[in-house]
Amino acid sequence: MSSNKKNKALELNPNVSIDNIIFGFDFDQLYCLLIDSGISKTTGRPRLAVPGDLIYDNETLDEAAKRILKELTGIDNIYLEQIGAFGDPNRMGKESDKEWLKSMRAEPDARVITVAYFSLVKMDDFNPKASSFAESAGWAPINEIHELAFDHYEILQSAREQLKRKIKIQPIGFNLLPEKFTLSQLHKLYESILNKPLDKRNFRRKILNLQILTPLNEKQVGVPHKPSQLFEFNEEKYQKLSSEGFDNFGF
Amino acid sequence: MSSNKKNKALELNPNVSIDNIIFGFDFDQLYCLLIDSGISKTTGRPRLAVPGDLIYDNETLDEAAKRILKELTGIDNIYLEQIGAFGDPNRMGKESDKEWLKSMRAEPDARVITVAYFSLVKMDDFNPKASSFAESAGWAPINEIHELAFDHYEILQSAREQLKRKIKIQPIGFNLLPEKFTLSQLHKLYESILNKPLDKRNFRRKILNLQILTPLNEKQVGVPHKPSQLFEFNEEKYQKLSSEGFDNFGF
DNA sequence: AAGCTGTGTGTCATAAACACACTTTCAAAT
DNA sequence: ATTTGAAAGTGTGTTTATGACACACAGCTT
Repeated sequence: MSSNKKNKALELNPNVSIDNIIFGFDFDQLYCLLIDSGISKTTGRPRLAVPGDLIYDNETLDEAAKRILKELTGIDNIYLEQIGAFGDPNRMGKESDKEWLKSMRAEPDARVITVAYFSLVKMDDFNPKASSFAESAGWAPINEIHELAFDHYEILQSAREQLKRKIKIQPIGFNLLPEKFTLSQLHKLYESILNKPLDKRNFRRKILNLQILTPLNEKQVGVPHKPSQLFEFNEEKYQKLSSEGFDNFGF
Repeated sequence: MSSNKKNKALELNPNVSIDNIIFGFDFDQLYCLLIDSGISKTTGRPRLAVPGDLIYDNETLDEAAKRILKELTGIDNIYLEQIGAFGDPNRMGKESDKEWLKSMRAEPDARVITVAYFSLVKMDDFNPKASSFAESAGWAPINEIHELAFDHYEILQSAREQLKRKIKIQPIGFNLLPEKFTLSQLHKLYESILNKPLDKRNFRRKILNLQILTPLNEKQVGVPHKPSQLFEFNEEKYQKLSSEGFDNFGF
């Protein structure tokens, strides 16, 4: 039992894990970062999962989530939010999960409660192909994910719900975009997250009325159509707005 | 380590607990059910906490939360919602907490992650004075709670936030009221939860427009003023409304 | 009968939501 | 050089929801 030993600092807690739904956006659709742990002997298919790990006994849950993200992608300083705890006693009951646990865990039969997080990253910040560590990790379009290890599919759905709810009341979407972006890109992002079309003119009017975008003296280049105005998110204005009691984007 | 033994069914998991913020409403203000574990030797003051317990290895988190509520109050079939996991390694670090852990827990030094829930009960359903088991439990007005054991105060604040958020998008408030209630009582409930005054006429208009209240052919009796019309919540209409895509109370 | 307490009601001004179509700008193809 | 395709950008009228606001009445108590 981990908690009986003296040196807690380096010890994994065999009963609690973190799983992290990592969202990305490529100006067209939402993606989720998945780990491929190889072809399962029991199903014959790749075993896809969300990045996660047991926690250490000396770290907070938030710290563990950050650590996992850092270890996998090298990215620091990321938007991170807890979704909640998932603890069905049978959440690791699939044959392919047991197979994996036996090969990876010191106590494969331990009951593990997982605390799920989601994070938002700029997709440019992590190119799985270029990462030596994470050659088995990759971005999967969210709408093409149908089956995941453990209860990760369920967790992914909760993450989408929470993101949908949150984007309506805080401008966290900017974490998914590069510094400079166009209104169309932002528009597409909101449509992807809310999973429904939004009227272009109404969207632009609302987002501009918020006054949290700074138009830049720059336009897109090299596009085969009228180049679009670039904007950046104005953190200052947003902070001011927030503290004055603003609380709703109202999409 | 619990998970190494054979019979999981009866075993407490020493690393994961549930804490349950139980809300009540007396037509005047919000209450929270607290347990008094006695005068602390270290602080000399009563040690107040939210009901909670370690989980058993064969129960889901939701089941554990229900069990705890049932064991304490005898109440079944209650509105229950997860708030999230709280896992600061020092969350049980106060002297009075350690004192209590030593006397109550098989592994007082184990790191415990807690999964917090909140539930909504009709106050009439549980009178602590009448319960033999829970003589140390009692309803505390929410605004008079300033200090609690462990991280329970922080959890309580999260619970209030979540309730505030939730009541705006689902009519869960009815779980805090008796079957029959007046609009003024409902009004006061919303004000208590949202912690701000709401205009009476606007409130009545909005709530009635939702069409989820059935006026009864009954009035208050025995009140020293004009008796008020009684209403009941119409679950059916609400279900219909929900499935048609209704999603906002908009207070 | 006077006083108290909480009930119950309507309007108006403003803001937000919604529906809707055409012109502009650029690159690429011919 | 001209055409073509593709997305950018822009305004208005209608409908609906919201927020601010005040007073008369019913029933009980003394």
